[in-house]
Amino acid sequence: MKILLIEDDYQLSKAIERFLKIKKYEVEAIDDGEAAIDCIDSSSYDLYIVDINLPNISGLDITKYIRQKDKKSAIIMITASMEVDNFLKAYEHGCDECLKKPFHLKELEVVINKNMRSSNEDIITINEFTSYNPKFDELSVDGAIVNLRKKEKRLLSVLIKNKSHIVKNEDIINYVWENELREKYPLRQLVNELRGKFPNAKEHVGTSVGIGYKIEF
Amino acid sequence: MKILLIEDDYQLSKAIERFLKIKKYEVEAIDDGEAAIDCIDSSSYDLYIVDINLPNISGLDITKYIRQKDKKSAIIMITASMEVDNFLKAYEHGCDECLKKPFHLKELEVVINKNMRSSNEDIITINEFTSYNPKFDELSVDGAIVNLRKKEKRLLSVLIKNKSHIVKNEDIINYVWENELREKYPLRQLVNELRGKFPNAKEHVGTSVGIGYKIEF
DNA sequence: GCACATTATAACAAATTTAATACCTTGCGT
DNA sequence: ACGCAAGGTATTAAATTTGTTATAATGTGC
Repeated sequence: MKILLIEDDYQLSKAIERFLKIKKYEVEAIDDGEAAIDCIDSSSYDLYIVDINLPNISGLDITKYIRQKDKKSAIIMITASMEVDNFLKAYEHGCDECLKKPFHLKELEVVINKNMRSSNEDIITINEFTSYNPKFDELSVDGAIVNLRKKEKRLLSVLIKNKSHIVKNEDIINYVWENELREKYPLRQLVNELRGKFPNAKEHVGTSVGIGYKIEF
Repeated sequence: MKILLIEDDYQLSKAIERFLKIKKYEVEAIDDGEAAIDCIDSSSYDLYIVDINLPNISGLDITKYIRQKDKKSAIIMITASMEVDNFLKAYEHGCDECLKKPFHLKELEVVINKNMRSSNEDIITINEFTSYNPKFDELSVDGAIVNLRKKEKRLLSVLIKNKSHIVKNEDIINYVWENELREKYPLRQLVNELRGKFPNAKEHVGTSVGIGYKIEF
């Protein structure tokens, strides 16, 4: 569980870092906006803690930048009590939680636990033999990774993202064939291929005639 | 959108109530724990705002009580800045968000909006067994999604869009058969099919002889 | 350019949805 | 009570959509 901490107050940053490391989190602490952008670009984190007041770039802009790159991970912003407008803007910029100064480190811990959503969605179990790793779009049967082709991966991915709900043919096509324009799209054949890739797939991948497909497990 | 506000500080309670009513929420304000329990028992709310410090019963106990009865709706607790332990306990007792005093009413609004989203998946309850998800046009009976055919979906969709109002045969036909031109349209048969798809449908889907159909729930 | 993997196209069988038909039921006016 | 009009229901047929397989085309790395 990797956390990126962006905080320029040395005292506070050290305190948070030390506390989180005791709690067994992997923490990277950065005190400057520019450097933060580098980290965000070159690595991926499960959670971000961002102080709204930073020397170079505003914490709000960083939050926006993170959210644009990473829709999934949670962002916790640290704000000063008085700045009501910042509190409002923080949510608009895509943060998940605002922690007003002063706060107790235990409060931070509670808020982190509350927002660690990725921890429960690591590997998805489809059935007795089959599992799926959404992080890498990898399908495993009996522990071995199945060789999924590009379009098969995209198809499986969009179905799992909408697990238990029908995905309209049109939406699947847009997702799988992104911006390839053609007369007809061999979606039927692709579904057929995917169904051949893991045991009992036909029971999991259902058809809605005239509408689309869905996956269930 | 119905909110139960449990706050004994008259000034604060009135301020919140007035503010939320301006924002078009339906608010019920209670200043006492015992009375709150009555409300919780006899009515249902989409969101609860609970002050942790209350005269008779602790706000924590009320939160626990609410959560036991209603797993879905969000609970926002109002805590004093100093009480770190209460902050931690609040989450343990099942609250979704803690708002530390003092807070601006706009902050409250942001927090309400944030937590309405998660609890309110805008699923429509048709009857004891049946619900409808307008986002996906999906009908569920006893928790399982019913396989509605394309035209059945269209029919149900247009009826629900005009819930409690008669939709003229012509309008239904235009909606269901979009741009298919034919001599006669088997609307009667289609209505009949739909009525067979969920329990007590015949009581919900009514006929207006010579005019059209309507759904009620 | 050659093997190989991947994707598209085509054709037909199978399944499902939808329409047509016929007949039954209900409500209403006379 | 009768007849008529409109809606309800079951059955069957037609039309549409999908599943499946084979083959052609395309792309990719060597």
